[in-house]
Order: sequence, then structure tokens, then C-alpha cells
Amino acid sequence: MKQKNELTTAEHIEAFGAPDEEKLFEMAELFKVFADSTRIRILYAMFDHEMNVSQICDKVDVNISAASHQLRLLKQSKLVKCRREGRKAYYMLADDHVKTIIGMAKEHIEED
Amino acid sequence: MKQKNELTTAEHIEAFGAPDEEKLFEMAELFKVFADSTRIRILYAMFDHEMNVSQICDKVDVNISAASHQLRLLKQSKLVKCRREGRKAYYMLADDHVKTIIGMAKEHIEED
DNA sequence: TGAATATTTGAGCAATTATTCAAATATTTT
DNA sequence: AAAATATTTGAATAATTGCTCAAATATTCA
Repeated sequence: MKQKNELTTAEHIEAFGAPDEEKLFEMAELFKVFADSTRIRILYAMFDHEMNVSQICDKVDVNISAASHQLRLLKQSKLVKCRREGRKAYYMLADDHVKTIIGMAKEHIEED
Repeated sequence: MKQKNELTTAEHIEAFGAPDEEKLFEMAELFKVFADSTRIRILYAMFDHEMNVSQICDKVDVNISAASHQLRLLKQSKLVKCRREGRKAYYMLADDHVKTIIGMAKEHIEED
């Protein structure tokens, strides 16, 4: 019989980091969002301040329509939040996770 | 005149995390490699042991040819290394960075 | 050398996706 | 209400990419 604090083989593997198929798929989906330089540039544009769409377009030098499409995708992925003020839409990072993940990649490419 | 430990505006921004265009592009390229569930599954297959191609194919349940194509890509991206032993090719993670990056994504999707 | 095993490679196909343009919607101002 | 500003949306196009099949290469074994 299984006792307290004992793990089956499957649970042991799980506990030590091998996610199930579903989670691996979700992880790939998350990485896909970062896997485009336009989207990363957009994320960086709002790194320390919120920014409205026009400001983002100026800073990132991208078509307004393209930016809006990407912002929708970023919002669906829960990486950015949106706040409306009059006719302007201010976008900001959803939480610190985004910064952390980007920071990791930055460290990786800056090494060796 | 610029004195020791002083930073120009550009250097200041750089030091505080805004990479130049080139780096943002590289970062997107790195994320692209993780942005596919087959590749993530392959990376997990060799998470704690090196594995040869056939073993990987069994574990990940993927076509040999498809696996080989993806392994080439992973090798070009410096995420895996390869060791030959007879007619078998053993693949292993290149360094701990891979584990760290995957770990980040795992944490992110497991929260909230 | 020839057969068997292990992996790689290249071409072709199907699916996904980033971008652009044009039109639609929303909000403020005159 | 009409004009101006800000953003969103949908359709079409072009480019990228993951997979499969077939053939090529490499290595061991009989």
C-alpha cells in the first residue's frame, strides 16, 4: 500500500519536473508569443511605463494596424493588460513574469 | 567630460535592460526554438540522461526523420550537444540554461 | 563484400502566421 | 451632426516552418 510521503514512479517524475503533454503544449504556446521580434519590441516599449498604441508605434516603428493585431494577441496570452482613457488605449505588462522571462533570454544570449 | 562610473543616457538605458535591436532579434530567435511542442518534448526526453535518436523517438513518439531534423535545429541553436558512439548518436542538453529557461515557463503556466 | 542497423539529408506539401490595406467602430471636439 | 483622432477588425498575400517520404550516408556484423 502507498504510504504518506511516498511517491509512485510517475508522481516522482512529475514532482521532479517532467510536465504532462498538456503542460508541454502550453509551454510551447507561451514561448510562441515571445518568438517574434516585433512582439518583443512591443513588450520592451512598455517595460517601465504603460504606453498607448500610437506611442508604441512611434517607439517600435511599426504599422498601427500591425501593432494592434499583436497587442490583441499579447492580451489574449495574458502578457499585457489594457486600460482605456478617452479614445486612447494604454497597454502595460500584465505582471513581473514577463520581465523575468525576457530577462532570462537576455542573460542567455549575453553569455559566452 | 565623461568620468569614471558615469553612464551616458544610452549606456544607462542599456544597463537597465533595454537591449538593442540586434539583441531583441536574437532573443526572438532563441524563443522560436522553444516555441514548438515537439522540440520541448525532445528536450525533456534528454532532461536528466543523454539519449540516442531511437530512444528519443520512442519516448517522444515522433518520426525518426522529424526528430533528426529537429535535433539538427537544436544543435545549431547550441541547446543540445551530440556525442557519437558507433552507429548511435547520443544527444544531451548543452548546459543548464536550457533547464532554467524551461523551468521559468513551467512556473509561469503553473501559477494562477 | 553484402546485409543490417542508425542517422542524416533534401524535396515537396500543408498549415500557420506576420504584415498590409481598406473599412469599421469609438470617442472627442467644433 | 460632422470632422478629427485613436484604435480595432477582417480579408488577402507572402513567407516561414514542421512533417513525410524517399534516398543517401555511416557504421557494425556476418
